[in-house]
Amino acid sequence: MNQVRVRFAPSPTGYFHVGGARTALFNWIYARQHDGVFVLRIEDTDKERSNEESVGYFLDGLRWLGLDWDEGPVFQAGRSEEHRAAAAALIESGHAYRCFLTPDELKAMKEEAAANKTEGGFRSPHRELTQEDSDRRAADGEPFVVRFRVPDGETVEFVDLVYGKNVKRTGDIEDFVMLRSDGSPLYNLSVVIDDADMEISHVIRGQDHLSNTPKQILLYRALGKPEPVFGHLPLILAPNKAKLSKRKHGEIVSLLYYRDRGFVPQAMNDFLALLGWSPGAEEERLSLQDLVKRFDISKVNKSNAIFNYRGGDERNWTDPRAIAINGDYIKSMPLDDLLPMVKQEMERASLWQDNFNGERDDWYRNVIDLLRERIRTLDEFPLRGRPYFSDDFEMEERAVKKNLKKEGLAGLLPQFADRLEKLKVFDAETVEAEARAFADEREVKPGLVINGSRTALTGTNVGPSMFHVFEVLGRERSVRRLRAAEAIVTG
RNA sequence: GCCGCUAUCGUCUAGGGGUUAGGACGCCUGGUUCUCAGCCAGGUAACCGGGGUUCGAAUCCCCGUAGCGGUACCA
Repeated sequence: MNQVRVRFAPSPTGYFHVGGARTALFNWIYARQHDGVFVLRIEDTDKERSNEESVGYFLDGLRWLGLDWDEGPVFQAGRSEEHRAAAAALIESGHAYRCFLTPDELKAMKEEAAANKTEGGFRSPHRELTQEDSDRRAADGEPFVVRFRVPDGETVEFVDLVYGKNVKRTGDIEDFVMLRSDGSPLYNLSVVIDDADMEISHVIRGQDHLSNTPKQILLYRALGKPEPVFGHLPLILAPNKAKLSKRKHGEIVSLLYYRDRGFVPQAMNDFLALLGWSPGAEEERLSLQDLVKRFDISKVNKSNAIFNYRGGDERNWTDPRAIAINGDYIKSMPLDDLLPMVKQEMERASLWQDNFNGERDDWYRNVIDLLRERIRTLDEFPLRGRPYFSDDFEMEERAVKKNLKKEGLAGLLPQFADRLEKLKVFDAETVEAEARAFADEREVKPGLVINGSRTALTGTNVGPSMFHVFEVLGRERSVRRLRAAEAIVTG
């Protein structure tokens, strides 16, 4: 049994697209499922558009997701000599030919073909040039491209891992260009040469390449190289079924944006895997290890998936399902796994203090554990957690209006503070008993005191159970904030 | 134009010749509690259209339509 070798081969012309991330993920899973090798190849043949910064995005993104590669990165541009040599060999063996058609001539021919509703793939008249003529014109310096000589009357068959059996008549395949007139190789040639040289056994890539596959198979045959197995993945589209692009759809198509917006890497992997594939009616929260166990490429859906985001919705700034999955992870993952991710966010917000890892460790873990219940992205920790970590936090207007500017609240909060100061122990249970007793005595609803306290202590009207907030904040700060709030109540 | 791929709730999907067509997300309602953006319960909503085969079609076949891809000296 030959070794499974798969590759992820992005072209570094911009950001790391979420669709690309999914392709990488499925390749990685396939490699790990088969004890294979995952190769990273950078397809930077288009020098105009490729740039180094972009390469960094891909490396960062793969590392973030935990998709480690076994070989590479191999840069394709460094291999153009091999590609040219292969083209020359194909001319030599008669599998390719020089085409001297000028762009204008070519255009005219194609227009004519379209006008006559001509069936079948394009054939250049120069396909029939004698070797001598061809050599002479080339020697004379006449510009030419190198086209593949597609055999007539044959059929190309392959069984796609996702789409199943495909049959294509060679008559419908055009004599595609392999080398530009400046001698540089084109995609269909370079992928095949590189995949063949790297002994890629399974080519798993986007469905947009499905129609290229018969051409590439023809190339493998002409080269006398073994054909790999192909698997094409459905595309991820925008809600209007258009291609997802950063220009049109913004940051949400960029993988790294999710890292920056507080995604847990595994939530991202999970979401991506579930876009076009399903483990059946079973558990849908899957670790990378689970995915390796359960994923089945033949069960991938054949139709394109829509990335369901709507602009202008702050709560659902990307596909709501992705956010929901992320929230699930934050709520349920082991606290020790979560903590390092939260630390980064805290540092970013300048809220991190070293004693959170030292004498205040227990306290800090407690707060994070308390907060995580209703948090969906990591960046919410410093945001919602601010009143716990700093005295400098915002009093939300809505909350003030709802909970502090209340009839009958005047004077209550400071008095409640006095009572809290006298408590022997200061934990959730004791504070709750005290609060209820206090409300009872003053003949007000407990909610008045409790909700007033919530806003006094945290500036908001939402959050964890209030008595746990008291406990976590501690007596001193609680009391101080209760008293400080009186100015707002009566103001 | 030509060649090809695809089609189940708003979205991701399960299923598949006879089912109340299932789940998740979203949304709505109710409950819980001191709040909700949490938790619990319920609701909402789908087999692209037309023919054919069949006792019976969402499922199989054909045609159509739509979307996507290829038809580039892009990848």
